[in-house]
Amino acid sequence: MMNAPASSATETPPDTESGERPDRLKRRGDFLRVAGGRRKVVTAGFILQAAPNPAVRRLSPDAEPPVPRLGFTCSRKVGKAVVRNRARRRLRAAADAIFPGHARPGWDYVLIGRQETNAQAFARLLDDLERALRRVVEDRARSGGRHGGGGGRPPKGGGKRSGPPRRSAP
RNA sequence: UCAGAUGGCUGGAUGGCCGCCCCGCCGCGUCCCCCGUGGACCGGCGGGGAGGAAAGUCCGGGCUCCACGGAAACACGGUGCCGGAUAACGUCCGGCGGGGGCGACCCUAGGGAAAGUGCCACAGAAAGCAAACCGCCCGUCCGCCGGUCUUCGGACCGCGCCGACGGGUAAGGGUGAAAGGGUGCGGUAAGAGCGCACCGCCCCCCUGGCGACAGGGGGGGCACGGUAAACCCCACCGGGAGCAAGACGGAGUAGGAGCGGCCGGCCCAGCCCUUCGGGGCGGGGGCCAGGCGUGUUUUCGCGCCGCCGCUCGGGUAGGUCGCGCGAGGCGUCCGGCGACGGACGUCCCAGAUGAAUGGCCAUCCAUCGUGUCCGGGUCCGCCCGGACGCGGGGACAGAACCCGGCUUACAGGCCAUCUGACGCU
RNA sequence: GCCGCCGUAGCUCAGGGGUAGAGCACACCCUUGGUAAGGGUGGGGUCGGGUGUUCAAUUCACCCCGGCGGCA
Repeated sequence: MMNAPASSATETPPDTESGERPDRLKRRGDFLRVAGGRRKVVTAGFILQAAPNPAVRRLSPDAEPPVPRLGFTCSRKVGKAVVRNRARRRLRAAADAIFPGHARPGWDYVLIGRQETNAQAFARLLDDLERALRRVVEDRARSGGRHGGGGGRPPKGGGKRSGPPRRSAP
């Protein structure tokens, strides 16, 4: 369990919390650890899990926390290979737009594709992901009631908002 | 024009914003070291980036490791008309036989049932080797009926009837998927290839063809039912595993350790005890035996190895290579009916590994639904064509070592050749 | 990547060429004051789908679909 790749990426960008693209989780063990963290938010288009990066504890307290890390999972329940790949790509595109600026450094995230992922409007995925990133790391003192799914608008009815990509890289 | 057959091609286009993977070049850029024509990162520029099925994993190969000495026999699996193509094939091409269609054309697991075994339910007399039920016919006998004669006891006669026995027969009845060649005429006591004609079958010969086979002639009254995608026989083919193969380097608490129980022999190292005679322990090593593996067995060769239980500990799709010049793509010409082969020229064209090749949007195009208008037709139900508006809407599907096939999925579009029907000239 | 097994009534399963069956469940009847148990009667099947072999296919062959499992 070397933490060399994480540390090498941290020192290059001097700025912290926003950062750029998160590192990818690729080991099965990482996925199991994040799933075991019991922090998850369910939305219509995806499930978001989160857990603190265990490498943080080995660093000195005043060191820079590593950039957030992210992994994707689409099981066979989502569909055949074409459907799974498309679901993962849409989630990755959404994460590229939302994670810089909203993901917390020193945390690991896992995005799980669902059968409804490809049916959701992309703008809805962006909104849900931004809200889920806030909720997944907040204190779990309150009971795990239903998330704010009361909006309940049919995904097709989304207005034709022009200009969804509003991120601009500095 | 309509209907159809076959073969082939294609598998949305353009643009905008933001991204991904690989390769190459560049940089007063940052870092690392065994200081260089080095490596990693960052930035810029340029190039490339899913399919006809990438799928199912049903076959055939390349490649890699194991067994590689072999073999023989036995198994097991596969293939199965003939000739060719090919690296090879269960694939493809060209033919043959059989079946279907008016035709273009399509389908065809198509060796052997007189080597043997099994099965053929129900029905039926009988389901395989010849027989036999009901019938039909002949003969004998008993009885009845009718007739003739009579010495009244009976005798004789009958396309006559019933029954029994002996014999002939397989046409008819009926069952079945299938019943001992079929149809017709003759023939007969009744019948029957019993005889004859045609068709079918078997055997022999001739001709053509490399061959499957085809054509012709002669002979035989005809004997051999089906099933081999039942066992089987014959011929041919097949060593096993698979890139998670395999190779390299690194780390390492790994290649196991401990305890207990059990199991062959001999020898040696070693350890312990010793009264110096010796005794005990002894998978640490060797030999034999034994076990396991090499598909099975045998001769023989090779490799590996104590067994069981409990406890403890670690690893198990981490890195690099394999991994992209190949039975390669494209074009022209030549040979071949064709599959395909040859020559020349030209091109370098995906290499990911929680897995890149994309996300979002706009316009156009193919196309579908619906509405309005115009033109034409009308059997007044509507139909055809065009324009415009609105809405829907991109088929099947994602490389995972690589090729050749097969199979399966697929919105639509295009091209070529051919067939049939109708109309016109 | 390679390999194997399964699919039959609502559920669990037999049947391996000729009539599709068992147990539980379901419906009705008997029994009981009533229920359960018990007894009796009955309904319910494209045998996962297709093509073929055969006189005849749930069974045999091939191709698909779905599910489960194993190895490295």
